Amino acid sequence: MTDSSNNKPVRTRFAPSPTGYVHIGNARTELFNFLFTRHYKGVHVLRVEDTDQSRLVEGAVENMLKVLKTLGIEFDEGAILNDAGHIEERGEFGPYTQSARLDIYKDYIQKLLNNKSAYYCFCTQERLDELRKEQIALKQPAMYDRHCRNLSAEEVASKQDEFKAAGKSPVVRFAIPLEGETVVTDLVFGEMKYQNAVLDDQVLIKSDGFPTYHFAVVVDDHLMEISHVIRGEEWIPSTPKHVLIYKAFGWEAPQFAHMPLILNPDKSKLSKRQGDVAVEDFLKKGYLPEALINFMAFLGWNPKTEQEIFSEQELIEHFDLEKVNKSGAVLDTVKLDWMNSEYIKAKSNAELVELAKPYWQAAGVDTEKFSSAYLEAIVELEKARLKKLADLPELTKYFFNTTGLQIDPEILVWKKSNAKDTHQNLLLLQDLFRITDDDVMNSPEKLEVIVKGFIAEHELDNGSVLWPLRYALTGEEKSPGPFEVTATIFLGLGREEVMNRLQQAISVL
RNA sequence: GGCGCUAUCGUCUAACGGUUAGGACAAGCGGUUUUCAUCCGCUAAAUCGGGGUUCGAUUCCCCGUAGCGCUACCA
Repeated sequence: MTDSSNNKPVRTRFAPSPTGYVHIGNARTELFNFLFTRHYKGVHVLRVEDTDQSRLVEGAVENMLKVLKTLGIEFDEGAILNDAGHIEERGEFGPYTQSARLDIYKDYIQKLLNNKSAYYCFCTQERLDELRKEQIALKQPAMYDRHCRNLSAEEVASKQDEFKAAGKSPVVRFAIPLEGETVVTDLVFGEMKYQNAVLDDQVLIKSDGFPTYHFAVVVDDHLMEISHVIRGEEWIPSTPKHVLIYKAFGWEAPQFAHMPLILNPDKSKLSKRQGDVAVEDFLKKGYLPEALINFMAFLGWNPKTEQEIFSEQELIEHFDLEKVNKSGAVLDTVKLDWMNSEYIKAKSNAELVELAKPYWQAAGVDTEKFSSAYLEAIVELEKARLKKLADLPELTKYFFNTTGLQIDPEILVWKKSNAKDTHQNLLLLQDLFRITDDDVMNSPEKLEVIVKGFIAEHELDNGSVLWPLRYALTGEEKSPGPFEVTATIFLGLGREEVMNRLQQAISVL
């Protein structure tokens, strides 16, 4: 299928450099990329940009792809994950890893060299550093002074020999047109004009023989027939250079769409130090993939309706580059919490138990010891106040610990009651629970009828009975209701445990 | 320093050039409730400043201001 703005079939790519984790900003850009592609039933390609050999991280690509996969983002072509969880190349435009495409770049740089769009540069790092220092001191724009741009053929040849003898290689720079302007048309930012005179003669091939991003991205996007380049806003300033490279080759450039930045609360570009930035971190804390996707989609994009909860399918249906806005968006984890809690509430108890198990186990709970009916009942009670899965063990610890409940007599006594009455009420409760039928003990509703009847019969206050009951069973000032808690503990730990907890409370008074 | 981008409640964001500037999160208040939470109701909260264009600018143009991004043989 084609996008209305262009007649080529939609082919997009995600082009990570394997340097570590999945930054949430990249994930959001990639999400938009993915939604756009699926919306237009295009092909989504994964290309590995490992041209910076000094920053490679082992296993980074696998890790990134796994994280994206758990978010529901998958690829059709390129270096993709196979069923065994390993990288495997698929597609006819390979290789899809840039370090395996060195010969290709060599061929293409020669074309640029031949038509004088590129030139060898023999300047040393020292000269470049010095130059920059001077320019900054003189408050001049810091850019290459094109020292090697007009070297004669003889000069180039002799320098070449010199370098070869020393076992070095010169870099190749792009010869930016000295005059005129370059217009970049962006699907979200519109038209941007640049005077060619302010553009730097970018290095295309580094001295280690690897291409720079700027060169590889143009060659590969062209060769892989990418129709839309969807990337982060930080690439805007280098886009005119890319456009000029396409022009130097005589190629038609793809459509560009830059996505607004994701910001820290202080509006700077999202970074570590100010909180989590890796998708893995959010996943680890128990944010649901569906919630994460939904939340990220709304950072910089809006369907222009009042609906806020969107499934991935709905996002695909509604997503449109035209609805992406230009200004950066602050990542508000408070709203993420809210959205996550909405998704948690929508889960069935059985699903939630499965999701919760790893968190309970990490907290030392042997989940195999408890019935699934019990675990589901627990989850049902905590659903309403759960923001993220990682909070669950702390919230539910009294359902698993049969010892170690700390009962503070000060707290045990309801504020409008006294120790003596509380002691009395707990004893009465014990008597009541000793003889209450199992099916009543198992049901919060039936239990409520019985206990309330008992309160009325003894002419007591609700609070003077219910507060100590709940506190005695949980050891917590804040928790779900007393009938629910009692019935649940009865279900999982038995009448004996209920009686013990009441006894323990009685004993501190 | 140069180049570029952006600008609506605290935050995410709506609003064919004409609306009492809407929604959501957060906040506050109230109801339900023994507690917390859920749920329900209500309240407060914004068009960066200045010029144009126009009968009429949040919206279009210009200037300013602020913020951010880029300015590597990193991506």
